Formats: sequence, C-alpha cells, structure tokens
Amino acid sequence: MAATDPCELPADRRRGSNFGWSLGMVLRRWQERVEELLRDLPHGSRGYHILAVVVHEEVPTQVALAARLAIDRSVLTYVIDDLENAGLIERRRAPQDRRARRIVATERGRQTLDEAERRVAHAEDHVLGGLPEEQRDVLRDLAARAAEAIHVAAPATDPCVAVQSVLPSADQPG
Amino acid sequence: MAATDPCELPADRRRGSNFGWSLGMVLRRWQERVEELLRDLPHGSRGYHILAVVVHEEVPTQVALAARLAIDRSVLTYVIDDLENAGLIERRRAPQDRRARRIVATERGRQTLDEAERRVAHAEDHVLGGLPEEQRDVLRDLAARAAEAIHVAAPATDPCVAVQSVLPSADQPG
DNA sequence: GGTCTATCGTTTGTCGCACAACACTTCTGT
DNA sequence: ACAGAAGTGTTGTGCGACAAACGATAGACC
Repeated sequence: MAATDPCELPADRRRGSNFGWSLGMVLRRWQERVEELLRDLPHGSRGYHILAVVVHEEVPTQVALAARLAIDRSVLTYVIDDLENAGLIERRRAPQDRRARRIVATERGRQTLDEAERRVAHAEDHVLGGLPEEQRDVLRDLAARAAEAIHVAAPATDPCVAVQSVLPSADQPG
Repeated sequence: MAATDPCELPADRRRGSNFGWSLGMVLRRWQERVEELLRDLPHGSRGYHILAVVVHEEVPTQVALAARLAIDRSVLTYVIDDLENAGLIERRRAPQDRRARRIVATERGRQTLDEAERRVAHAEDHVLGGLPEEQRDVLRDLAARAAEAIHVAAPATDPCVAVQSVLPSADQPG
C-alpha cells in the first residue's frame, strides 16, 4: 500500500500528531484574535467570511453563498441582516428570479473588507508566530488546498463501512 | 520588513488563503469522521483527546489534564464520568493529596485507544485525501507545531492595542 | 390558464456546548 | 483550631448550529 501505516510509528510521533486537537487549538486562537480585531464587524469571523466572498466573488444567490461557505442557509439570514444594517452589503431582488436575493457589497463594505483583511493577515502572522515565516505560508497553503478538496468532494457522509465498536469485546479484561 | 504583506498579493491569492475558513473546514470534516468512527467512545473526539493524554502521558490531576488539553475543568468532569463508566479509565484519589484525583487508564482503555488511534489515523488520511501523502505529513507536522507554540504561549489574551473600528469613518460614502 | 412541485429565503424551536458562579472537600500555614 | 487556598463537582445561563415548517415565487405539465 502507498500509505504509511501510522501504527508503525513510534508512540511519540503519534502522540504529537493529534491533528484534530492541533487544528482546534490554532482555529480557536485564530478566532479569538479575529473576533477581537473585527469587533465592529457584525458576527465577527462569520461576517468576515461572508463579506469576503460577497466582495471577491459574485455569488448569485444566498443559497449559492451558503454552499460556497459550507454553512447553513438559515445562518446567512441573520448575518446578512446585520451586515446590511451596517451598510456593508445590500440585498437586491434578482430581476430574473424574484425569489432570489442577490447580495452585493457596498463601497463601504469593500473598504471595510480591505481593512479587515489587512488586520486578519496581521493576526494570522501573530497566531502562527511559533512557525518561521516560510512555514506559515506552507501551512496556509496546505490548509487551503485540503479544505478546497474537502469542499468539492462535499457529500460529507460517505457510508463507507458499517461502523464497529472501538471498544474491545466483552471477554477482554477491563 | 521580514513579513510579506498579504495585501500586496493578487486578490486570487488572498481569497484562497482564507485561513480561518480552511481550518474550520478541515476540522469540521475531521470531527465528523472521528465522531462516526468512535461512536462508542463517550463524547467522541473529546473523549478521544482525553483518553489519549491519559494513556500517553501521566498527568497528575484533572486540573493539569484540563490545562494540557486547553479545555475547561468543568468539561472534564462529565467526560471523565462517562469514560469511567465505560471502564476505560479510573479515578483514584491521589494518596498524597486527597482532593486530587489521579486519572489512570485501564487495560481496556489502553486497548481502546490503540484501536481508536488506528481508526483516526485512517480517517485523517481520508480527510486529507486532497493532498499527496507527503504533504499530509507536512500539514500535520506544521499544525502540531503551531498549536504547541500557541499552547505554551498560552496567556490567550494579549491586550496588545486598543482596538479601533474596522468600519470606515462616518464621512465615507456608503 | 390552472395546478402542482421545486426552490429561495425567513422564522421558529430544539439541542448541545462553553463558560461562569457556587458548593464541597481537603490541604497548608499559623 | 482556624483561615485561606486549591481540586473537584454541580448548576444555570447564554450562544450557536441545525432541522423543520412556512410563505413567496418560478417552472413544468396538462
């Protein structure tokens, strides 16, 4: 098989590679920092992600926006409400389909995102301060590509196998 | 300056580097998989992290355990309850300080963790399937080191500067 | 044209989790 | 013995994610 079997690695190697924990740790800190820096942006990092997509990509509908960000439709409703109230984006009825709303950024929204991106970039460098410059970019890049791959292969639930218990069978000593 | 200014990168580059979103995406999928595979392990990935530390490191008290995992003490209480009920770990009063509980893994707990780690490693390769083998290891490694650095520099709240608004000042056109 | 179904957006309710606050036990120092 | 500190457990509260139901509109089919 092509894959290295992690079970053959020494325990130290495996213990250090608590990938889920590491991700959680970095993400939590990232969010802390970002929430702090973007205090005025409605819904913090959430609003930031949404605003970024709205500005950089012209996503036709809210549903498409939700799909793009892999978040629930119903979340978009209130976040967009607040971004709109802050004058950063506008809801426009799509002329060809009056059910759909086209979300467009205002000039103010674009300016805000620009400033926000500057700050977030700065915060990221801070969060990843434990890594040398070069490796930060590698990490960002790898994370982005992994995430992208996950996103396009979206089906999420791959019913690969019937799941057995992790626990050893009952006849084993406790 | 040593740091590359991300604002100078072309928009496409910056858009792709939505680091927080990427982390969230990968983490969410990782958790989905792990929860699925470790269905029988109390509290899924949470229980997994805790069990792993209990088995691999001999952490003296619950407080130390919480600090090691950077989670709240009060979470430990009920997760440990359930891990104990599942016969995977034991709470023992520390002989020299009867306030403290020493958490030790049972043989069954060790076996369970061993199997769980096998599965998690497999799931990780699946989650990171979008990356070639080699880069998966790089990502794991970088994430681990970034997380470790964050963890040791724990103070979390670094009141570096008074935070200004991200929003442009009021005289800007909307 | 009229009806029927699917889609878009919004609203509401439920669930789980993080965190704070309080209570209890035990240790330490005087 | 007493006061205060530290380890643990319990309870309550608030927030965010997600599912389900609802109204509005579009498109297909007769």
